[in-house]
Amino acid sequence: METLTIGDLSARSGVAPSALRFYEREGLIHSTRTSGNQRRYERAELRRVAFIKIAQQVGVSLEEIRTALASLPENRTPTKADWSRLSARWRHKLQERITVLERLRDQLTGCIGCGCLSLQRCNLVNPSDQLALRGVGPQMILNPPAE
Amino acid sequence: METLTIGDLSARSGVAPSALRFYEREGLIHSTRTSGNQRRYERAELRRVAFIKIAQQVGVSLEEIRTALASLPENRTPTKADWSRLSARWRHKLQERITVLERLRDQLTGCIGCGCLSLQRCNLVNPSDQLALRGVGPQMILNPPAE
DNA sequence: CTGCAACTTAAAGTTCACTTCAGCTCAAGG
DNA sequence: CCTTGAGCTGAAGTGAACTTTAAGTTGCAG
Repeated sequence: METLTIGDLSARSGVAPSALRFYEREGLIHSTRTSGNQRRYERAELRRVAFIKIAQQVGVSLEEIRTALASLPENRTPTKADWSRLSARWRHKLQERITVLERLRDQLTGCIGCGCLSLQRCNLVNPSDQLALRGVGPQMILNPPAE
Repeated sequence: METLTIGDLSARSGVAPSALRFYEREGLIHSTRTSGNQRRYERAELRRVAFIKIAQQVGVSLEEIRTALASLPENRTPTKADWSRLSARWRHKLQERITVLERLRDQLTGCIGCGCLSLQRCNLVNPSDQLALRGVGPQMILNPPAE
Protein backbone atom coordinates (compact mmCIF):
# COMPACT_ATOMS: atom_id res chain seq x y z
CA MET A 1 0.00 0.00 0.00
CA GLU A 2 1.58 3.21 -1.19
CA THR A 3 -0.87 5.82 0.08
CA LEU A 4 -3.51 5.84 2.79
CA THR A 5 -7.26 6.35 2.49
CA ILE A 6 -8.93 8.64 4.99
CA GLY A 7 -10.12 5.53 6.79
CA ASP A 8 -6.56 4.20 7.04
CA LEU A 9 -5.23 7.49 8.33
CA SER A 10 -8.06 7.71 10.81
CA ALA A 11 -7.43 4.17 12.08
CA ARG A 12 -3.69 4.68 12.40
CA SER A 13 -3.84 8.11 13.99
CA GLY A 14 -6.92 7.69 16.14
CA VAL A 15 -8.43 10.85 14.68
CA ALA A 16 -11.96 10.66 13.23
CA PRO A 17 -12.35 11.05 9.45
CA SER A 18 -14.57 14.07 10.02
CA ALA A 19 -11.77 15.68 12.01
CA LEU A 20 -9.25 14.90 9.28
CA ARG A 21 -11.47 16.58 6.69
CA PHE A 22 -11.84 19.48 9.08
CA TYR A 23 -8.05 19.73 9.48
CA GLU A 24 -7.68 19.76 5.73
CA ARG A 25 -10.21 22.58 5.35
CA GLU A 26 -8.21 24.45 7.99
CA GLY A 27 -4.98 23.89 6.10
CA LEU A 28 -3.34 21.71 8.75
CA ILE A 29 -2.92 18.65 6.57
CA HIS A 30 -3.00 17.92 2.85
CA SER A 31 -4.12 15.17 0.53
CA THR A 32 -4.12 14.28 -3.13
CA ARG A 33 -7.22 12.95 -4.84
CA THR A 34 -7.95 9.83 -6.87
CA SER A 35 -9.69 10.07 -10.23
CA GLY A 36 -12.86 9.41 -8.28
CA ASN A 37 -12.20 12.37 -5.95
CA GLN A 38 -11.27 10.37 -2.89
CA ARG A 39 -8.50 11.56 -0.59
CA ARG A 40 -5.18 9.76 -0.56
CA TYR A 41 -2.50 10.52 2.03
CA GLU A 42 1.24 10.13 1.95
CA ARG A 43 2.55 8.30 4.97
CA ALA A 44 4.30 11.55 5.86
CA GLU A 45 0.92 13.07 6.69
CA LEU A 46 0.81 10.75 9.65
CA ARG A 47 3.59 12.79 11.24
CA ARG A 48 1.56 15.93 10.84
CA VAL A 49 -1.44 14.36 12.49
CA ALA A 50 0.79 13.07 15.27
CA PHE A 51 2.18 16.54 15.76
CA ILE A 52 -1.31 18.00 15.93
CA LYS A 53 -2.35 15.49 18.58
CA ILE A 54 0.70 16.14 20.69
CA ALA A 55 0.33 19.89 20.49
CA GLN A 56 -3.30 19.61 21.53
CA GLN A 57 -2.24 17.58 24.56
CA VAL A 58 -0.11 20.52 25.56
CA GLY A 59 -3.10 22.82 25.20
CA VAL A 60 -2.21 24.61 21.99
CA SER A 61 -4.94 25.95 19.69
CA LEU A 62 -5.33 24.70 16.15
CA GLU A 63 -4.47 28.16 14.92
CA GLU A 64 -1.08 28.05 16.62
CA ILE A 65 -0.52 24.54 15.37
CA ARG A 66 -1.37 25.66 11.85
CA THR A 67 1.19 28.42 12.10
CA ALA A 68 3.84 26.03 13.38
CA LEU A 69 3.15 23.50 10.63
CA ALA A 70 3.30 26.28 8.06
CA SER A 71 7.01 26.60 8.89
CA LEU A 72 7.61 23.19 7.36
CA PRO A 73 8.71 23.18 3.70
CA GLU A 74 5.86 22.95 1.23
CA ASN A 75 7.78 21.86 -1.81
CA ARG A 76 9.27 18.71 -0.33
CA THR A 77 8.56 16.11 2.31
CA PRO A 78 9.86 17.44 5.63
CA THR A 79 13.13 15.88 6.71
CA LYS A 80 14.13 14.70 10.16
CA ALA A 81 15.89 18.02 10.62
CA ASP A 82 12.68 19.90 9.82
CA TRP A 83 10.77 17.93 12.40
CA SER A 84 13.61 18.25 14.90
CA ARG A 85 13.47 22.01 14.71
CA LEU A 86 9.72 22.02 15.24
CA SER A 87 9.92 19.50 18.08
CA ALA A 88 12.56 21.52 19.87
CA ARG A 89 10.36 24.58 19.75
CA TRP A 90 7.46 22.65 21.21
CA ARG A 91 9.53 21.04 23.88
CA HIS A 92 10.19 24.55 25.03
CA LYS A 93 6.52 25.48 25.15
CA LEU A 94 5.81 22.24 26.92
CA GLN A 95 8.45 22.98 29.52
CA GLU A 96 6.94 26.40 30.15
CA ARG A 97 3.53 24.88 30.64
CA ILE A 98 4.95 22.31 33.05
CA THR A 99 6.72 25.02 35.01
CA VAL A 100 3.48 26.94 35.46
CA LEU A 101 1.68 23.85 36.67
CA GLU A 102 4.50 22.92 39.05
CA ARG A 103 4.47 26.37 40.54
CA LEU A 104 0.74 26.04 40.91
CA ARG A 105 1.14 22.65 42.59
CA ASP A 106 3.79 23.84 45.00
CA GLN A 107 1.83 26.89 46.03
CA LEU A 108 -1.28 24.81 46.41
CA THR A 109 0.68 22.44 48.66
CA GLY A 110 1.60 25.37 50.83
CA CYS A 111 -2.03 26.41 50.90
CA ILE A 112 -3.26 23.04 52.02
CA GLY A 113 -1.58 23.69 55.32
CA CYS A 114 -3.32 26.98 55.86
CA GLY A 115 -6.54 26.05 54.06
CA CYS A 116 -6.71 29.52 52.79
CA LEU A 117 -7.10 30.41 49.13
CA SER A 118 -7.48 33.70 50.90
CA LEU A 119 -7.01 37.04 49.31
CA GLN A 120 -5.59 38.35 52.54
CA ARG A 121 -2.87 35.82 53.11
CA CYS A 122 -2.47 33.53 50.14
CA ASN A 123 -0.35 34.63 47.23
CA LEU A 124 -1.59 31.64 45.27
CA VAL A 125 -4.92 33.18 44.60
CA ASN A 126 -4.41 36.84 44.26
CA PRO A 127 -1.50 38.92 45.34
CA SER A 128 -3.17 41.97 43.80
CA ASP A 129 -4.75 42.93 47.11
CA GLN A 130 -1.32 43.59 48.57
CA LEU A 131 0.43 44.14 45.29
CA ALA A 132 -2.10 45.69 42.96
CA LEU A 133 0.76 46.18 40.57
CA ARG A 134 1.08 43.75 37.74
CA GLY A 135 -2.59 43.30 36.93
CA VAL A 136 -5.35 41.21 38.32
CA GLY A 137 -5.72 37.50 39.03
CA PRO A 138 -3.27 34.84 40.17
CA GLN A 139 -0.18 36.81 39.13
CA MET A 140 2.27 34.95 41.35
CA ILE A 141 1.66 31.85 39.32
CA LEU A 142 1.15 33.09 35.83
CA ASN A 143 3.79 35.76 36.01
CA PRO A 144 5.97 35.38 39.07
CA PRO A 145 8.60 37.89 40.12
CA ALA A 146 12.13 37.18 38.90
CA GLU A 147 13.87 34.93 41.40
CA MET B 1 -17.50 47.65 53.15
CA GLU B 2 -19.23 44.53 54.30
CA THR B 3 -20.18 42.92 51.00
CA LEU B 4 -18.97 43.26 47.43
CA THR B 5 -20.85 44.43 44.34
CA ILE B 6 -20.39 42.45 41.17
CA GLY B 7 -18.04 45.16 39.98
CA ASP B 8 -15.93 44.81 43.13
CA LEU B 9 -15.77 41.05 42.82
CA SER B 10 -14.88 41.36 39.16
CA ALA B 11 -12.11 43.86 39.87
CA ARG B 12 -10.65 41.79 42.69
CA SER B 13 -10.85 38.43 40.95
CA GLY B 14 -10.08 39.49 37.41
CA VAL B 15 -13.20 37.73 36.16
CA ALA B 16 -15.66 39.71 34.02
CA PRO B 17 -19.07 40.54 35.50
CA SER B 18 -20.74 38.65 32.67
CA ALA B 19 -18.72 35.59 33.60
CA LEU B 20 -19.67 35.94 37.26
CA ARG B 21 -23.35 36.08 36.34
CA PHE B 22 -22.79 33.07 34.15
CA TYR B 23 -21.12 31.20 37.02
CA GLU B 24 -24.07 32.02 39.23
CA ARG B 25 -26.55 30.68 36.67
CA GLU B 26 -24.42 27.54 36.53
CA GLY B 27 -24.49 27.21 40.30
CA LEU B 28 -20.78 27.75 40.84
CA ILE B 29 -21.09 30.82 43.01
CA HIS B 30 -23.87 32.47 44.99
CA SER B 31 -25.03 35.94 45.90
CA THR B 32 -27.64 37.69 47.96
CA ARG B 33 -29.66 40.58 46.60
CA THR B 34 -30.27 44.12 47.75
CA SER B 35 -33.81 45.45 47.99
CA GLY B 36 -33.18 46.84 44.51
CA ASN B 37 -32.24 43.38 43.15
CA GLN B 38 -28.53 43.98 42.81
CA ARG B 39 -26.08 41.22 43.67
CA ARG B 40 -24.02 41.42 46.82
CA TYR B 41 -21.22 38.96 47.56
CA GLU B 42 -19.69 37.79 50.81
CA ARG B 43 -15.94 38.05 50.79
CA ALA B 44 -15.91 34.26 51.04
CA GLU B 45 -17.16 34.09 47.45
CA LEU B 46 -13.78 35.38 46.40
CA ARG B 47 -12.31 32.03 47.44
CA ARG B 48 -14.73 30.22 45.21
CA VAL B 49 -13.85 32.39 42.26
CA ALA B 50 -10.16 31.84 43.01
CA PHE B 51 -10.71 28.12 43.10
CA ILE B 52 -12.52 28.24 39.76
CA LYS B 53 -9.67 30.16 38.16
CA ILE B 54 -7.05 27.77 39.48
CA ALA B 55 -8.96 24.70 38.39
CA GLN B 56 -9.34 26.17 34.92
CA GLN B 57 -5.60 26.69 34.76
CA VAL B 58 -5.24 22.99 35.29
CA GLY B 59 -7.65 22.33 32.46
CA VAL B 60 -10.69 21.22 34.41
CA SER B 61 -14.18 21.78 33.01
CA LEU B 62 -16.72 23.98 34.78
CA GLU B 63 -18.88 20.92 35.27
CA GLU B 64 -16.15 19.18 37.26
CA ILE B 65 -15.46 22.35 39.18
CA ARG B 66 -19.16 22.66 39.97
CA THR B 67 -19.17 19.13 41.33
CA ALA B 68 -16.11 19.80 43.47
CA LEU B 69 -17.55 23.03 44.86
CA ALA B 70 -20.79 21.22 45.62
CA SER B 71 -18.86 19.21 48.21
CA LEU B 72 -18.44 22.35 50.30
CA PRO B 73 -21.01 22.89 53.07
CA GLU B 74 -24.01 24.91 51.99
CA ASN B 75 -25.32 25.89 55.37
CA ARG B 76 -22.18 27.62 56.60
CA THR B 77 -19.18 29.49 55.30
CA PRO B 78 -16.51 26.89 54.40
CA THR B 79 -13.72 26.63 56.94
CA LYS B 80 -10.02 26.32 56.28
CA ALA B 81 -10.39 22.59 56.74
CA ASP B 82 -13.06 22.46 54.04
CA TRP B 83 -10.82 24.26 51.60
CA SER B 84 -7.86 22.14 52.62
CA ARG B 85 -9.68 18.97 51.74
CA LEU B 86 -10.64 20.33 48.33
CA SER B 87 -7.16 21.68 47.65
CA ALA B 88 -5.56 18.35 48.49
CA ARG B 89 -7.81 16.61 45.99
CA TRP B 90 -6.87 19.09 43.28
CA ARG B 91 -3.21 18.89 44.04
CA HIS B 92 -3.54 15.26 43.12
CA LYS B 93 -5.22 15.98 39.80
CA LEU B 94 -2.65 18.61 39.10
CA GLN B 95 0.17 16.17 39.78
CA GLU B 96 -1.35 13.68 37.35
CA ARG B 97 -1.55 16.32 34.65
CA ILE B 98 2.06 17.31 35.28
CA THR B 99 3.18 13.71 35.03
CA VAL B 100 1.54 13.32 31.64
CA LEU B 101 3.17 16.47 30.35
CA GLU B 102 6.57 15.47 31.71
CA ARG B 103 6.34 12.11 30.03
CA LEU B 104 5.42 13.92 26.84
CA ARG B 105 8.36 16.28 27.22
CA ASP B 106 10.86 13.52 27.90
CA GLN B 107 9.74 11.47 24.94
CA LEU B 108 9.78 14.53 22.75
CA THR B 109 13.34 15.22 23.90
CA GLY B 110 14.31 11.77 22.76
CA CYS B 111 12.63 12.44 19.44
CA ILE B 112 14.50 15.66 18.81
CA GLY B 113 17.62 13.62 18.36
CA CYS B 114 16.10 11.42 15.72
CA GLY B 115 13.77 14.03 14.25
CA CYS B 116 11.26 11.36 13.79
CA LEU B 117 7.69 11.59 15.02
CA SER B 118 7.80 8.47 12.95
CA LEU B 119 5.34 5.68 13.15
CA GLN B 120 8.10 3.25 12.34
CA ARG B 121 10.55 4.12 15.05
CA CYS B 122 9.10 6.61 17.47
CA ASN B 123 6.95 5.40 20.33
CA LEU B 124 6.02 8.98 21.10
CA VAL B 125 3.66 9.24 18.23
CA ASN B 126 2.12 5.90 17.81
CA PRO B 127 3.29 2.59 19.09
CA SER B 128 0.23 0.94 17.55
CA ASP B 129 2.12 0.05 14.41
CA GLN B 130 4.36 -2.28 16.35
CA LEU B 131 2.04 -2.79 19.26
CA ALA B 132 -1.47 -2.56 17.90
CA LEU B 133 -2.63 -3.66 21.31
CA ARG B 134 -3.96 -1.05 23.65
CA GLY B 135 -5.84 1.06 21.14
CA VAL B 136 -4.93 3.83 18.83
CA GLY B 137 -3.00 7.05 19.20
CA PRO B 138 -0.09 8.08 21.41
CA GLN B 139 -0.63 5.29 23.92
CA MET B 140 2.88 5.36 25.36
CA ILE B 141 2.19 8.79 26.74
CA LEU B 142 -1.43 8.73 27.69
CA ASN B 143 -1.37 5.23 29.04
CA PRO B 144 2.16 3.97 29.46
CA PRO B 145 3.04 0.39 30.39
CA ALA B 146 3.61 -0.24 34.09
CA GLU B 147 7.27 0.39 34.86
C1' DC C 1 -33.21 65.78 43.75
C1' DT C 2 -30.78 65.02 39.72
C1' DG C 3 -27.58 62.83 36.82
C1' DC C 4 -25.01 59.10 35.52
C1' DA C 5 -22.24 55.04 36.19
C1' DA C 6 -23.22 50.67 37.59
C1' DC C 7 -26.50 47.43 37.88
C1' DT C 8 -30.61 44.16 36.11
C1' DT C 9 -32.71 40.62 32.65
C1' DA C 10 -33.49 37.37 28.67
C1' DA C 11 -32.04 36.26 24.49
C1' DA C 12 -29.01 36.08 20.95
C1' DG C 13 -24.24 35.96 19.34
C1' DT C 14 -19.25 34.19 19.38
C1' DT C 15 -15.28 31.04 19.09
C1' DC C 16 -13.32 26.63 19.09
C1' DA C 17 -13.12 22.14 17.59
C1' DC C 18 -15.49 19.21 15.78
C1' DT C 19 -19.75 15.94 14.51
C1' DT C 20 -23.90 14.95 12.15
C1' DC C 21 -26.91 14.96 8.32
C1' DA C 22 -28.76 14.50 3.69
C1' DG C 23 -28.06 13.10 -0.51
C1' DC C 24 -25.06 11.66 -3.27
C1' DT C 25 -20.78 8.70 -5.82
C1' DC C 26 -17.00 5.29 -5.67
C1' DA C 27 -14.57 0.81 -5.29
C1' DA C 28 -14.16 -3.84 -4.54
C1' DG C 29 -15.84 -8.69 -3.39
C1' DG C 30 -19.13 -12.39 -4.64
C1' DC D 1 -23.59 -6.87 -12.60
C1' DC D 2 -24.88 -5.86 -8.08
C1' DT D 3 -24.60 -4.86 -3.57
C1' DT D 4 -22.48 -2.74 0.22
C1' DG D 5 -19.29 -0.28 2.83
C1' DA D 6 -16.38 3.65 2.34
C1' DG D 7 -16.00 8.18 0.69
C1' DC D 8 -17.69 12.84 -1.09
C1' DT D 9 -19.90 17.71 -0.27
C1' DG D 10 -22.06 21.72 1.91
C1' DA D 11 -24.73 23.00 5.54
C1' DA D 12 -26.38 22.67 9.89
C1' DG D 13 -25.82 21.17 14.72
C1' DT D 14 -23.19 20.62 19.24
C1' DG D 15 -21.25 21.89 23.68
C1' DA D 16 -18.27 24.56 26.38
C1' DA D 17 -17.54 28.96 28.15
C1' DC D 18 -18.56 33.05 27.81
C1' DT D 19 -19.84 37.96 25.68
C1' DT D 20 -22.89 41.15 23.65
C1' DT D 21 -27.11 43.55 23.10
C1' DA D 22 -31.26 45.93 24.21
C1' DA D 23 -34.09 47.87 27.19
C1' DG D 24 -34.84 49.04 31.57
C1' DT D 25 -33.58 50.03 37.04
C1' DT D 26 -30.61 51.33 41.10
C1' DG D 27 -27.64 53.81 44.06
C1' DC D 28 -24.68 57.27 45.32
C1' DA D 29 -22.05 61.90 44.65
C1' DG D 30 -22.81 66.44 44.16
